[in-house]
Amino acid sequence: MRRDVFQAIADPTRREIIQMIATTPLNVNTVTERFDVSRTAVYKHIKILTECGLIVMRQKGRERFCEAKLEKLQAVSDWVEQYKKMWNARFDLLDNVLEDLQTKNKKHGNKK
Amino acid sequence: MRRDVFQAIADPTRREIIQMIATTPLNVNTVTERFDVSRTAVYKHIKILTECGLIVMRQKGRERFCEAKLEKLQAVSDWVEQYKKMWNARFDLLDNVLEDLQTKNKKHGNKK
DNA sequence: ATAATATGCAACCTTTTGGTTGTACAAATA
DNA sequence: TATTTGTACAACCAAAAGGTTGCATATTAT
Repeated sequence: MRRDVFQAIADPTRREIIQMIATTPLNVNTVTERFDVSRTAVYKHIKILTECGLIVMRQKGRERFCEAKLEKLQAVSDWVEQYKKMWNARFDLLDNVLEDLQTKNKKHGNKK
Repeated sequence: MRRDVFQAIADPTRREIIQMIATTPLNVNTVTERFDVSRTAVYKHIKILTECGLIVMRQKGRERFCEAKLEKLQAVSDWVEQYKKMWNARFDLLDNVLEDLQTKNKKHGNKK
């Protein structure tokens, strides 16, 4: 199934899994231990993350390690950055207006 | 209902709504026109976006305008940025390794 | 006053999501 | 060899998500 990375990171459990394996790969059981749901439930989350490329599985004996492919978050980063620019631009604009008002106030005060 | 912004942006229709009103507020019907689902369906999406603060509604006569509060995406930005740093750091590391290899190769070539 | 417009919302339906238990099997260990 | 360990996956379930139609209501236009 082709999965959407936005949908994949919508679930808090899946974001927690990403956090766990962000620096170092872990096998399925180790990931599971952190949560109070069944291994199958966690496995399903891992599967969803795999389907959108955020995780790759690597077999090692009878264990399978989950490795994070953080660069797959690029789409999310790009999406949110375009809007960050917009809301920052608005804050800057507001700053300028406030500064202007302050300057005018000073002038008015001096005239008095 | 308290809503999660990650879950709110998971749906492509909702991301499209955000895009539509990012620069200028629009009333509910105008937003609806863009989609081929019912007004009620779009309204539900708007409601979800409102519940997590990404949209505020402003009454104007019989119309209601949806205004985007883009700064509510800060949580998403912060979350993704921490990982962006990590994957960029890894790419930088890879670059260094490759550069090193190239330098060594040159030296080897010179010796030949 | 009547008709048209813009919206909110209840009631209902289908699909998806997130969870469970139980079974199967390969790899490691006693 | 027998047992334990690590994992995959089928089958099932309740709740949530995303959609619909239909009706109520307030505002605007004729």
